[in-house]
Amino acid sequence: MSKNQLADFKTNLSEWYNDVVLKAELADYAPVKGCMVIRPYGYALWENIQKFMDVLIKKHGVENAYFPLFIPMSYFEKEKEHVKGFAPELAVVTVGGGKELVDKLAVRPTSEMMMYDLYKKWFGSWRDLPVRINQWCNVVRWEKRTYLFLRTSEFLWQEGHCAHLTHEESIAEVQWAIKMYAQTYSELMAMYGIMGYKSESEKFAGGFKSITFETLMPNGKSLQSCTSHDLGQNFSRSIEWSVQDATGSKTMPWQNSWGFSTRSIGGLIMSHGDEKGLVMPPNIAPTQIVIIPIPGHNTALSKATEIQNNLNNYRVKIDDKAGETAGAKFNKWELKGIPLRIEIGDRDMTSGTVIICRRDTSEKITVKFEDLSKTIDKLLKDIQQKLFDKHKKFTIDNTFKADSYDEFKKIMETSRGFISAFWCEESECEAQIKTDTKATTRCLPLDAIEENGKCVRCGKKSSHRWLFGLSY
RNA sequence: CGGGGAUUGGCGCAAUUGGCUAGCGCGCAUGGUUUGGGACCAUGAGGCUGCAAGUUCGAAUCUUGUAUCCCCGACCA
Repeated sequence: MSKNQLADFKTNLSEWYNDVVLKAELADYAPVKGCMVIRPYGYALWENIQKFMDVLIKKHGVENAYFPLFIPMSYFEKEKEHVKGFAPELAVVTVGGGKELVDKLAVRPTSEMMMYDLYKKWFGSWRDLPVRINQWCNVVRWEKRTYLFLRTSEFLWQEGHCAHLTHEESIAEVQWAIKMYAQTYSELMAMYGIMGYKSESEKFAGGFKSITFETLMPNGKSLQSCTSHDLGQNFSRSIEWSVQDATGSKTMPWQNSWGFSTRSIGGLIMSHGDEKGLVMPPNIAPTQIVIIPIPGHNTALSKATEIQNNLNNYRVKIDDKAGETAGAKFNKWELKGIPLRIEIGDRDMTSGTVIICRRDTSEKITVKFEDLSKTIDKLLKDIQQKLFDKHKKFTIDNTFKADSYDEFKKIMETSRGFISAFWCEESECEAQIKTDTKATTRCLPLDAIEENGKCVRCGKKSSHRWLFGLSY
């Protein structure tokens, strides 16, 4: 701990990941299996995601609400595919107030059944549609194997649940949601990813079609980073929710749901990190600038305070903690990934300059006092853009076309990454590919073009290239 | 949930043919000298060895159970 030693980023990503999450104080393990404590620095990331996304959600006309944590087990049983998908990972409350419960309560793994039951009660006319409700909450899924942020038994997310009179309107919203997520990833988190349809076997349990946003991690694994589901009329049919249309006859609403979780923070950490630790994109960084008055230089602190006051459009911290050398402070904040560091000492006081160091390139720049604000604005924007460009380039550089099964296998054995290959869309082929190579279908990209191709495994006629990869 | 490994001050580790007051480094506190890339000296605080039982004159060490973590699989945002 003294040197904040991290495992090697390049050769040992998963250990590096655990080290950096714990040492940068993003999160810690809880005494309960598979659960994590999100510490203030990690929670600040989530708050910034919430702030950014909540504006976009509300602008679309979605209102926030809150539904109960407990869902009667009987609710789940109404939608067969849904219960089949979630039953294995449900946490169930069987005792309440010291008494065995007659109706067991599931701790929500997602809120479709609970929310739609109320929709049915509240909305009976076509004039009530569309319904647009979102909630920020926690959910519990009893996962077999957990991983900080990426897969924990309890996690935080938002889940939007909308209903429309027509399938077209609902589909448009499913697309809106995934694009809104992509925007959050790129503009806030400087991450690039691929939007696309999930295969039948990978789609949301009980849904009609799912769209995912897949991001590529440095070890060539793909992270399902959020999803937007076209539920068709499956749920309204299951719970027998219909509204009266303009002619007085009954029609079942078309529904969709979409979710974005704290898993995204795990993706953020890996996508930009390096051997020194975290690298925070400025827009999401809880602290964008740290000012370090060189210890022992007496006038430095008051100048640091003055600089901080002049930079009140930014999230700025001064580190004047006693007893640490400048070098120790530098390393501490680099581990936490603060985008810009300002060093100020006696030398700068006489020259009228400060030194700015950027986290992403380690480049040091000398800047005059009067140019500081302008320069910082430019640098923060540049870092944000460069990080996004870098992640996009990495993703594209690690997306390979495979036109034969041998080629496919070879890629999986060596570089991994996304594999773009024709697939006949038969689940047998999908399963066999997984058995042979560990790769699963990640998605059919929204912008995939129709082609005359042959399935990479069975050779049957295939119209589109799907993306395959090793999933997180 | 199956296979493997682990758990000893905040962190990383040491201490078994069962034996003395459980050590060391880092961190932390206090004082001093330092201070532009992980400083140094001195003094000091901090442990019923994950938890629960058992064997024994005696358990960090042996036995059983249990919890949690890590790695590899099957399941997933």
